[in-house]
Order: sequence, then C-alpha cells, then structure tokens
Amino acid sequence: MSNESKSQKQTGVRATQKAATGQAVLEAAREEFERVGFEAANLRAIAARAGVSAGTVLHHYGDKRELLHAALFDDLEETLRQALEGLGPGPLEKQLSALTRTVFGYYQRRPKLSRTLLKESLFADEPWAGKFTAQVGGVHGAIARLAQEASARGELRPGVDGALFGAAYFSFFYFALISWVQGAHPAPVAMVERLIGQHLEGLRPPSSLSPRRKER
Amino acid sequence: MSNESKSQKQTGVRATQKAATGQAVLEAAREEFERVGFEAANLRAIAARAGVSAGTVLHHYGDKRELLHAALFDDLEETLRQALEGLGPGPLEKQLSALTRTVFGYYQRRPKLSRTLLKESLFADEPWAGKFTAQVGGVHGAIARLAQEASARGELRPGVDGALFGAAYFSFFYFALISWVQGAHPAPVAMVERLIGQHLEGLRPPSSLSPRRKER
DNA sequence: GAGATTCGTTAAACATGTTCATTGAACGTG
DNA sequence: CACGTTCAATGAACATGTTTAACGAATCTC
Repeated sequence: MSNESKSQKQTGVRATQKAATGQAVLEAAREEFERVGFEAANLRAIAARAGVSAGTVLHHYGDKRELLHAALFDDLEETLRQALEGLGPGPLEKQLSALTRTVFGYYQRRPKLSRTLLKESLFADEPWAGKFTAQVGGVHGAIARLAQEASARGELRPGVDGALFGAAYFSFFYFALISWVQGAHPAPVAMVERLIGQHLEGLRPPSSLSPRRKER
Repeated sequence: MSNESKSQKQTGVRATQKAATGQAVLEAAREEFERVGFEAANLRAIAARAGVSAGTVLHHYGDKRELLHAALFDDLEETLRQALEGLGPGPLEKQLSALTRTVFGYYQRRPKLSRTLLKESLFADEPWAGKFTAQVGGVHGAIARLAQEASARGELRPGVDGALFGAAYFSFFYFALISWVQGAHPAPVAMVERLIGQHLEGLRPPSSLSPRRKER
C-alpha cells in the first residue's frame, strides 16, 4: 500500500494521461462556457471538443457546476491576486475604486457568463463554497488592513472596525454587481463609489445629542 | 372576435376549470418544494399530486423556475406588505430592524427552500426579474421615505440622500442573507444592524480637514 | 515476467426537464 | 341545433445531466 498523499504530483503514464485529459476537458469547457453561456453549454459537446466521452468529463469533475468552477476559479483567483498587488498607497477611496474596477472587469470580460458565474459563486455548494469564502476572506482581510492604514494616516477616525468596514464593502460590491448582471444598473463601479462615500461620511446630524461613541 | 383583455376574470366552464387546475398545481408545487427543496422536487411528482399530467404543469407555468416563482411570489409580497404596514414611528434603526427581522423570517420559515429562493429571486429571468425589481423598488421607496422622516425628526442630518441610503440597506440585507443561507454567518439580523450602525455613524475623523460636504 | 489488481475511459441506461402533435370537450356562430 | 373553432389537457418523444456496468491498459505483486 504505497499510498501517495492527496494532490501530490504523480509520475506514471496513467497519471500523466489523466492530467492531460483533465486539462483538455477544462479548456474545452472554458471555451464552450464563454462562447454560449453555462446553461446552453452541452456536456456532450464539451466532451467532443476535448476528444473524450461525456462520461469522462463527469469522471474528472463530478457535475456540470463543478466543471464551471474548475474552469474559471483560477482566473478569478489570479485577478484578485493582481488587484490586491497593484493597489499602491493612495487614499482609501482610490484604492477601493481600483479594486472594484479590476474585479468588475473579470465579469465584464465574460458577458455570456457573468450572470451565471456570479450566481453560482455566491450560491456554490461544497467544496467550492469553502474556496470562494476563502477567496473573499483574503480580500476581506486586505480591505480591513487598508482601512486600518487609512485610519493611521488620519483619513478615517481612530479605532475603525476594519472587518466591519470590509463587510460593508462587499455588501456594496455584490449589490452593484448583481444589479448590473440583472440589467438593473449600468454603472456598478460608480454605484459602489457612491455607497462607499456615504458610508465613510455617515448620516447622523453634526450636532447630534448622542455622543460619537454610541453603542446600544 | 370578442377578445377579453389580459388578466380579466373569465366565467366559462373551461376558464373555471383551468383556474382550478392552476391552483391545484400551485398548491402541489408549494408543498413539494417546501418539503424536499427545489432541485429535488420532481415535476411528474408535482403533477401527480395535483392529479394532472406533467405536460399540464408546464402548460400553465412555462418551466420549473416559473412554477417556483408563481408558487412563492405572493407569499413574499404579502410578507413585505405586512412588514411595511406595521412599522410604526420609532427611531429609524428600530424600524429597519423590524423590517429585517420580518423579511428574514420569510426565508427562515422555509429552511429547505431559502437558499434556492434567494438565488432564483436575485437572478430571475423576465418576467419575474421585473416583478422582483418592482417589489424591491417598493420597499426601497419606503426606506427612502423613512430616512427623510428621520432626517426631519433630526435623527439624520438634513438633506440625506434617501435613495442612496435605501441602496445601502439592501446591500447589507442581501449580503447578510446570502451569508446566512450559505452557512457562513448565523445571525443575519444582527449583522445588518451593525452594518447600518456603522453606515449611519460614518468613519471620517471628527476633525477632518475636508468639510462635511465633500464630493469626488 | 505472469497473473492479479487498479482505475481511466467508455457506451449504454437512466432520470428528469421540456417540446409537440393529438384529442375531445367547451365555445362561438349560423 | 349543427357545424367549425378554440384550447386545456395529454402522453409520447426529445434533450441533456447523471449513473453504472464493463473493458482494457497501466500498475502492482510475487
């Protein structure tokens, strides 16, 4: 029983072939999905394009949705990595606008797919739900850090709750993105910017009787 | 051609029967959906429960998703109507908490269905997308009005952008709801409350150099 | 190296959402 | 009332996602 532990590189002919077909299927799926959209894409057509049978596709990826995630998860991961990397110093609102624009671009670049992509990301099953949550968590942490730094710079008040602010950012981002893919709003980036602006500004009256630090 | 205009009540035997069948299907669908969930529900089983053939179900409701919407849209509408009705005067945050709790209850009452229900509402096709948007629009207007009133009472600063605040509320609400149905957060109502709190409070430093009325 | 075993692949079977031609009763018309 | 028309309802056919038994080549064991 010379068991190799999970996700370890294999060297045999069989393993190599398997990896190759897996990649071929993935590529065929990505092309087909982006060409005709998720629902219209046909597993037998994807299989044919990859030169395998339909059964093989599902042997590698348990079902159609998993195939979608497998085909496009890495691209989003890479997009996020780049977005976080190239943030620069700038004021907080500029940093967030850049982030919003970059991630929005990921969806905009796949018009036939953006709706389903967002839908199936937000409502994924395990194990993709966990991966997606981890992705979001990474960005969430980064935003919390940005907020802390902005606080240190004096852009935000001291003692800001970075995590809560991160949650607010995601709320705005996804709300705008959903509105956009549903055709209800044409300019998601601008919408996120306006919402963030109001969030940073606050709405309580300047001369409120209640002191700044009000908690129930 | 004695054409009756759309959605006018019909009196003939045929029309009556059709309406009865439609209702029977709707009831069977609602029961079956809430019992086993959307994806696991089977059109032929629903049809059998309603005492008709599978074809008849789709003759009345174009496809499975439309059947879901037809079966549950009215309940949400009614829930929203009641929620808006029983708001009372109270401070803005209390009003919004009550609203959040009521609408959340609608989903909580259908544990097998809440995830799909939210998913298919947010990403519905026409004509349900339009109906859902109209529903949301109604609540949006109501919230904007609440914000104006709060502003008039001195709870919020004068000249508050009620519509933008409404968008922020929906952002928070749906973010928390999605987190909840995905199992990522156990207490959506509390989360919305905290986000609203931060939104109302704002995050800019009290002694900011930039004046209150700052636009890009 | 020969036999046993594993496992990637396949094709056929299956489940289920959807389409469609057919039917017969309700309906309108004279 | 007799006729043609409409249309709700049907069930079979279809499309497609998914399951499964079987095959055969790679791998393992001795």
